[in-house]
Amino acid sequence: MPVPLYQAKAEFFRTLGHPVRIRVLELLQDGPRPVRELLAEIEVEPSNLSQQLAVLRRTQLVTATREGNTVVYALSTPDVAELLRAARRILTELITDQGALLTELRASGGRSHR
Amino acid sequence: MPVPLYQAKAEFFRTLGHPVRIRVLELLQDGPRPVRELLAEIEVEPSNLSQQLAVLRRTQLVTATREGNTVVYALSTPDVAELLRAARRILTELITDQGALLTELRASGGRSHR
DNA sequence: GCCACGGATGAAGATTTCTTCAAGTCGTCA
DNA sequence: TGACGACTTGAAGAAATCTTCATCCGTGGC
Repeated sequence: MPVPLYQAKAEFFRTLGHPVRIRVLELLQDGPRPVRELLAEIEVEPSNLSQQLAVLRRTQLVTATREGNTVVYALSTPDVAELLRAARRILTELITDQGALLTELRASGGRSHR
Repeated sequence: MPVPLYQAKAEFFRTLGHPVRIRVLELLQDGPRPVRELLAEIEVEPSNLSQQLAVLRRTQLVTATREGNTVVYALSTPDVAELLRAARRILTELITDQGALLTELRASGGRSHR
């Protein structure tokens, strides 16, 4: 292992670690979109969205191309969509597990714990 | 969409966004391990490792069980390993793309850009 | 009981990341 | 050319995360 590989991975995940950026990536799963549309669907000020788009651009997760008046964003590779799907799977599993645990605890009479 | 789903996803990725935590998860891919071993492989102070382990525990990515003298950690679900693999694929692709772009730029005579 | 060892926890200062605001660029239309 | 719309950028204060240090808990040996 060369060395700062864990660093790179951590940075990668951190760029995914923001609600607005996640939303953008999910919207882009269905195809390229102009900023204007992203802005319409995500409740955030234009400059803030722009900042987050800049982060995604820096890490090469998306590409931006100017088309006349507007700027269109797209996923740079379909793998990104796949990663999001994998994450969604884990997340739902973790959440349902939690839920199951919760109901189990309740079923067992709600004895206190911790 | 209920609402704070993007929030949850973002938090999930953020917990992956730390070199030590990534290393821990990767080490646990090969099976459960006592803290002592993790400590031997990751260069970090005990209390710091403990902090990061606490983060992973809170998000249910790992489980800890005491075995006599030591504490053993394990992935809470094999899906975590799968996610890491997916991430690794994307990451290597992004990096090789970058590399390809770079060599292409060099081959084209190193004309300045931007 | 007492002490040492393996870890966990709490708190505080240092860093990093977010949000927001003001100003700037680039294309279009008149 | 000038003005406007669509974004982007830079900077600064606010907020979250990291690292580290001191302290604490549980287990086993003496």
